[in-house]
Amino acid sequence: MVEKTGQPGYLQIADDLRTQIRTGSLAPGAALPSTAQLCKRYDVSASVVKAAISVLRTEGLIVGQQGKGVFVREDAAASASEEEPASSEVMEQLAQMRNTLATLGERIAELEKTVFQESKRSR
Amino acid sequence: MVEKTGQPGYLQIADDLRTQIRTGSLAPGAALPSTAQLCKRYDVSASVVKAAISVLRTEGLIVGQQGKGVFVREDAAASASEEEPASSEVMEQLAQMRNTLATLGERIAELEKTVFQESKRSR
DNA sequence: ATAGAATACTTGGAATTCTAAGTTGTCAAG
DNA sequence: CTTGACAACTTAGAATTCCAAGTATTCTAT
Repeated sequence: MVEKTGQPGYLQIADDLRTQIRTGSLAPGAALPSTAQLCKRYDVSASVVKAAISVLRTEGLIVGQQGKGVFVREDAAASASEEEPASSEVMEQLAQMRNTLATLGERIAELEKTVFQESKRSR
Repeated sequence: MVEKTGQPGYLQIADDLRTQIRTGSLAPGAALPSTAQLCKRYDVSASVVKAAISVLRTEGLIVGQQGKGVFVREDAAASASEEEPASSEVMEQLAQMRNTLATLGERIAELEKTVFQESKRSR
């Protein structure tokens, strides 16, 4: 049931379910209880349950499938705190670093060619 | 208005408002149009607008104040894409770059060995 | 046994209504 | 001018209802 803590019911349910997902009680790929079951369990209307589900969906923890159910996303554990696309600035700097590394590789290749040829000659 | 793109109305509105927040059309601290105004603008019921607002609230972009309005959070621009732990893609690229650096280091070591041995001999 | 129809269940979206609580503006009285 | 009452507006939460679309199970006919 939803307690009178000043916290709205839908957020309490969302928090509850999020905790279960994070602790593994609701494993990745597992189905959440149906809306009807959650309504009974928490003694609230469907609109409250749906609002809670919507929060978790927006957080990326769950995904629903019409007619089938709502499931914990496979990457939900990571998604709880990770899994944001890297910002474009980070990606840009990574690209630059990869370019620098490639250039270094080429310069070293040139050195190798030169040095190891000289090694042969000097023998 | 909400278009018939297969995308639910509430998500279209949320996307629309999020874009405005990101592009600065809705500056941090600025008030969003009221629910009534958004209903008129998008020609939808209040429940659709509220659902859109709820999504943006869950994303941390906005905050509502009873009786007053819904406002863009001051840190909304940052919240949109920054301050998140690095994504798995970033971590993967970093790992690859570490490997590349190790390889380059080994090749340089071989070069140094060769070059400095020849230096000794040539004296 | 198999296929199709019917039924039950499910999510998702949307509309309508109501209540609670707060803010803002207007107007009348002092 | 100030203050208080009231109306209008606002967000937030919640309930109820309806519809669309899909899945799973059961039942019936072949």
